[in-house]
Amino acid sequence: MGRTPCCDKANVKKGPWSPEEDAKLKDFIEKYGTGGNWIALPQKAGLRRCGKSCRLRWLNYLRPNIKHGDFSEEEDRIICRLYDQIRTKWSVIAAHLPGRTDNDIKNYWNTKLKKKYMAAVTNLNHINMNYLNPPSQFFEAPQFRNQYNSQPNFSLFMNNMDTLSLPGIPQTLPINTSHHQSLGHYNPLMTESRSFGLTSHHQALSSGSSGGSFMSQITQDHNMVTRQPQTYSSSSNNTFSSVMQLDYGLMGGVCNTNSPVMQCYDNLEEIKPVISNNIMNTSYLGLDDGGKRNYGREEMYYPSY
DNA sequence: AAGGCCCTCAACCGCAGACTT
DNA sequence: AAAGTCTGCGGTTGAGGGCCT
Repeated sequence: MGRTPCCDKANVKKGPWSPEEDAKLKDFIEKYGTGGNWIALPQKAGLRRCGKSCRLRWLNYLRPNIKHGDFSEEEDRIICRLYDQIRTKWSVIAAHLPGRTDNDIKNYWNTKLKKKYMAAVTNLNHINMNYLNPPSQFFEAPQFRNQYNSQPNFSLFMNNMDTLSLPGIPQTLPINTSHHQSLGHYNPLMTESRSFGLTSHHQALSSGSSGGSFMSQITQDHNMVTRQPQTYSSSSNNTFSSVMQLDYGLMGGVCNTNSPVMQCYDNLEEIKPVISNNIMNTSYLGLDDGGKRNYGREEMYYPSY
């Protein structure tokens, strides 16, 4: 037994809408509204269309304040960030972009943005692999044992937003707190960007620092950490660069230094060797307790994805 | 010029859940 | 409570246009 059809398929027109049909639908809805019943609407409006088709045409094309055409970089960022958090909930994503429809965003994602996003994830995964598998002598490094007295405070900073395709950075991160070292549902892009900035270990290991450390928040909250960029030194919003700035600010706080060094790079290729070659020479560990804690490799937290 | 291929995007389809009877 | 109906959503399709050979 199948579903009752919503309309008489045989007497219903399909395919692209003509300007006349558009005008009829628009006029009718502007005069009488939808009446809360799309199924009955086409007959009342004198249209040989399925109610669902009318609804879609109105919502995606005819209703006022619909924005068509190119998406801005800011919109790209918002879409990527939300996709990162909620995946294909297009209607929810559309609610964050005034004038854009879920259909528009979905099409845009599937045809263009997805490629940029995937490229960014692939690149950053590569970097992450280098970073998260440091050479064994890394753990014997003097600054690991006593980094408090040797803190170059070297932070990596990415200038060129295009190179990274601008995946957005979420402000709210779901965190698995059962093992604070293992961020089971940690947001991949967030993780990558943090690792990229050589700060995730830094922050993970900073639990003994004064109250504002990221790790303290992780362990205090039940399962969510809400990041508030403005708390730190970020001047712009949730862009990649602002997170770097944020982490940089946090690092300064944790390490209690007045003049951390920020190194700038313009592209991804340039920065990859820096991460893998200089990993020994940076104070990315950021042990705020002067290395008194015996942090081992297993105590670092690793993103899982 | 013609055919093939690819991309874009409007529109459709079917499902799930909400709502109504 | 159950069955029927409607709405909203995400996935998919296919027409049309542009580009390439």
